[in-house]
Amino acid sequence: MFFLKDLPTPDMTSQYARYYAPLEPEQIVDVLTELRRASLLIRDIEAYFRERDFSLLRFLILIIIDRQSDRDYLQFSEIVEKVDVSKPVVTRTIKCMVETGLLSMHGDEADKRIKNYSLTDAGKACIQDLFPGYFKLLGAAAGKSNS
Amino acid sequence: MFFLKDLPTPDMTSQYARYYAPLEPEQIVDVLTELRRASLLIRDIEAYFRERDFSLLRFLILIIIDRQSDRDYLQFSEIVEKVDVSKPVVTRTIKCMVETGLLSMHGDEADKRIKNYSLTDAGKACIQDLFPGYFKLLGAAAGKSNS
DNA sequence: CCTCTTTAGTTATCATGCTAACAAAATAGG
DNA sequence: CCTATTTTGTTAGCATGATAACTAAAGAGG
Repeated sequence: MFFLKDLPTPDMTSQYARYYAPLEPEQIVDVLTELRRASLLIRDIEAYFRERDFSLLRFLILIIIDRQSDRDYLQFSEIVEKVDVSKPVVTRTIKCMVETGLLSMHGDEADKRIKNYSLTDAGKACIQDLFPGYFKLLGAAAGKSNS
Repeated sequence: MFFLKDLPTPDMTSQYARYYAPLEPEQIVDVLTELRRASLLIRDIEAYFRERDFSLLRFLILIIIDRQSDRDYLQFSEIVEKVDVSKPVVTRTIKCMVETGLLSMHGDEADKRIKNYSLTDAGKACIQDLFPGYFKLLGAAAGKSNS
């Protein structure tokens, strides 16, 4: 998805290069090649999590809370900013993660709008379970880029 | 989306590198950096088409039919293979494109299962309209990668 | 021919992304 | 204080991706 199997061909660039003069055709081919590689890897990663009834976004949310060095929780808006996905998607995803026992919510006494989320033990275990396979996919991609 | 705003940090690699020994931490950082760059560009591209009530997939379908050098049509299954998206998504997308007059369908007398699709004049015009902005986004990304 | 398998494409259902519009709490400023 | 604005997070609705299961036509083998 996202990019054509055989897109970066010379005819494409020569045919369409006139549309935006400042660009070298080779640069466009490079960008398209990178997009293609990345979209395949993203698809593999998403398939990896989907096969385990999980999702990349849920995994990333676990990771960023775990990585926070000074606290064991993050505020909703901090999560949104770090994962860089729209707020409604984060609302929905976090709701599911609380329901399945991966996150716990605790409010703020001073500001009743704020919601903070921490990892549960199950959430920490989930990272441990999923990390090796995830890392392996990244590593396989790194290997290919060197060839 | 897809990758964290600040993911490729040293602590992440040192903390998790043990999960998959053969990998150099720098390689993982490179892959994550590439994923991040690509996912931002994909998001920009999708936003570009969405703002114009279109989609990347519809655009790619137009392009691959247009690029076919020996014929002015493609069979459904050829489109599926080239765009590398699941068949049901292509069915739905092409249906919409026929309804909005961008593609025309013509069957095959010998094999009644087969459906071939060609660009209409509106479909060709659509490519002309959308290509410059698309190319510009690719070019902006190419520029950034060099810096 | 007549069944069985394969191929081509569709339908149904769900997950995850988005924007727009909203509700509730906090803050600002007269 | 009391209204107006800002901030925090949610709800509603839609677009686009996936898989599983299906229909219909073609081909294969007795």
